[in-house]
Amino acid sequence: MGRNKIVMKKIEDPTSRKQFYSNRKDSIVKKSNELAVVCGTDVALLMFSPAGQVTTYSSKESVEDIMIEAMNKSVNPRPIPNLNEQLLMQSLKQSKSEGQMVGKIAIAEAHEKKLNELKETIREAQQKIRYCNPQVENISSVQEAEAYEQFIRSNMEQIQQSKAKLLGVQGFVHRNEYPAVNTEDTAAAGTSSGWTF
Amino acid sequence: MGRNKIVMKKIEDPTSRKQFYSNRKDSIVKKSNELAVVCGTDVALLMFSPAGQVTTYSSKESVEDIMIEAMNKSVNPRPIPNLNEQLLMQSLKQSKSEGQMVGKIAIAEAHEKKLNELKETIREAQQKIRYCNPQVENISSVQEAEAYEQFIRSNMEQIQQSKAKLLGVQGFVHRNEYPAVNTEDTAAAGTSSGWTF
DNA sequence: AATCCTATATATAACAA
DNA sequence: TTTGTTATATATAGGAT
Repeated sequence: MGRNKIVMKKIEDPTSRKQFYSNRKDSIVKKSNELAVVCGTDVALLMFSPAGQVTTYSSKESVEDIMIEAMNKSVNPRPIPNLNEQLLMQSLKQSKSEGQMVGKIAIAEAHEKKLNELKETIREAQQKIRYCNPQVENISSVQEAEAYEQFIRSNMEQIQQSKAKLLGVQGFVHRNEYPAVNTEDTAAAGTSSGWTF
Repeated sequence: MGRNKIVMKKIEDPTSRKQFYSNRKDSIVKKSNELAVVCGTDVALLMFSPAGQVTTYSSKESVEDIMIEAMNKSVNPRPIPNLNEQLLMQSLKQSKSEGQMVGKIAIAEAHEKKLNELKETIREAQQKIRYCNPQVENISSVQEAEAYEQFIRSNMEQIQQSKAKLLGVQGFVHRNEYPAVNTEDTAAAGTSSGWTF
């Protein structure tokens, strides 16, 4: 939408990229909320800004809770399905309508071409995923499992630490400052617009 | 978009609701992907259909990993911000432009009216949140920490299971079947559209 | 249920102030 | 930087098939 079509490629100019993110972020949150309200279902959304700031949306419970809910639903081989079949579908549909404008022969050609492009894209994506993220179902050696185990363990430690820290704080609710918490939230303060109704 | 405006209220007719979900789901996934690609950032999305089926999208890693990333970023008072300030902003903007079409006096009136409506909506939403989700700021962090801890623990179990399985299998690499694994993945097959490239 | 069509509603890219 | 405007691109609701 807008004067020009969007190109599915990373914007290199940092300013434009930031601008783009700002706009799209809001509208995705808006649409997610519409979906949740109108369908009466749960939706959770997590986005990082180009600067690394996190924005989240969740229909009612916390993002974590919705995720746990999802985890419980899929107690199967692959924890949570990931691949973008939806996008494929979408792209195929699009290629279809574009093709119709050109003629029957063009359709076939366009389809084949796009399909091949898609195949390649998917292939690359899958490789990338495998490389960056050793999924549980793909683990083939004990070493890998142990590496991942260790990773999770460190995560667990972090969580427990922050939990402990929080629990420690609970007894001193009246304090204005937390005892020894990293108060590096000044940077994050920009997210909330400070609404005071 | 479409012949009529959307009303921000749950659709009661199950068929329409399902239809609505289908359409919107795809486009939200599409937009999320656009954001991730064009900005080169991570996005994770989790949605439940009216029937309870989970749909997820994640830019590269798994949804879980993106969440972990987000958790690490916000090791602060409130783990992950939740409230929909974005939506407020959005709605306010909208009310503003609509008002301009009517004239200066109308603007003021429209603004005030919408603002009041919004205030009310927010008030209700906040109550709802408090009621459904009694996580007062201080306590909430601990609860979330625990929820997350649980989540990680289940991950850990999965890893350890697969590790154990691997240890058991390594001596019998030539077997085609694992000793006694639950092969209950037939149920999950419905989620993926079964693409076979 | 899926697909196509069409009128509208929305979203937004490029500018402008 | 933010906000407003405008021209276009997209997304869809409701029908038709």
